[in-house]
Amino acid sequence: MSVPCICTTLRSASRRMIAFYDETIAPVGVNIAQFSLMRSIARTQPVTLTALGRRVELDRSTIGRNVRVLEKMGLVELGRGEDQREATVTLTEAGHKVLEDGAPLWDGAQKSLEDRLGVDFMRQLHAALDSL
Amino acid sequence: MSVPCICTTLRSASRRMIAFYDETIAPVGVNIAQFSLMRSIARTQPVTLTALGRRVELDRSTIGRNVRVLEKMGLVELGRGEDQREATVTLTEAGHKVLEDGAPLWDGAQKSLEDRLGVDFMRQLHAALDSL
DNA sequence: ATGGGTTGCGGGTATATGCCCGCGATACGG
DNA sequence: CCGTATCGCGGGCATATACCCGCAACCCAT
Repeated sequence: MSVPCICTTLRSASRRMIAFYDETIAPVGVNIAQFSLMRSIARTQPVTLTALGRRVELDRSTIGRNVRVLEKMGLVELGRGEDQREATVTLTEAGHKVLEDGAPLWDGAQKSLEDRLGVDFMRQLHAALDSL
Repeated sequence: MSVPCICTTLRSASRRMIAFYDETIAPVGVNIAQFSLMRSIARTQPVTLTALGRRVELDRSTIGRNVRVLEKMGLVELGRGEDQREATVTLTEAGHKVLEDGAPLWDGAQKSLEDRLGVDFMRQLHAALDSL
């Protein structure tokens, strides 16, 4: 047992971190997955489901479902692209507000982690995870 | 944006790693979450759902459902503890066989990662993730 | 223009995961 | 010994995620 299974460790750490960020971002009414997805949408809206999926490395069907939840919450709007097959997503006013209100909360979480772990450590960890 | 969001990075890395291990372990018919859970069961069987959940840091209800899937697959058996409230889990013969057959596959994945990333790096990453 | 290949989606199916509620079993104080 | 508090579960509800199938739209070469 030289090195414990990195996958198990990673899954576990991921669950803990998700719980932490979910709690942090909860006041604005979304979870971290939704908040993160909305940020991605904001960056290039309107964007098609497939394009979005490719960018965030999620299955297109996953994007479709997650986006529909956001739509039901009134945070995004779905439309059609020029290509009639394409479904496009755009943030609503409410969606933008969630991003604005959530930003400081997110920053707070980030800061709290940096204080606890150190910026250098965070950077290294980040780079390490990206290399996986 | 000094440090990118560690949570997003972590979730992403986790998904990639899960996909990698799922593929690796697939030949024995389970996914990495199931394999990992079965390993935990093997270590202290018979074990109650609550005890198992505490050990692997998963919600009890999650454990219950996941274990039921394993039961349907014939890999574990559910029973009652002395305390009539308790539900206990035990690996079946088939379950043990899956662990045996899967072990070399898992080791292979581990080895492949070590070759690519280096043992030291893996150890550090592991320690870092545990500290989160 | 037309038929075949490609692309984008929606829906079905399945697992993983968490929270909450209610029920039955157990433990404990009076 | 009984009533109350606690504990362990199952089931309901919701999200995240992946894969597969089939349909409709689009693109291209003949």
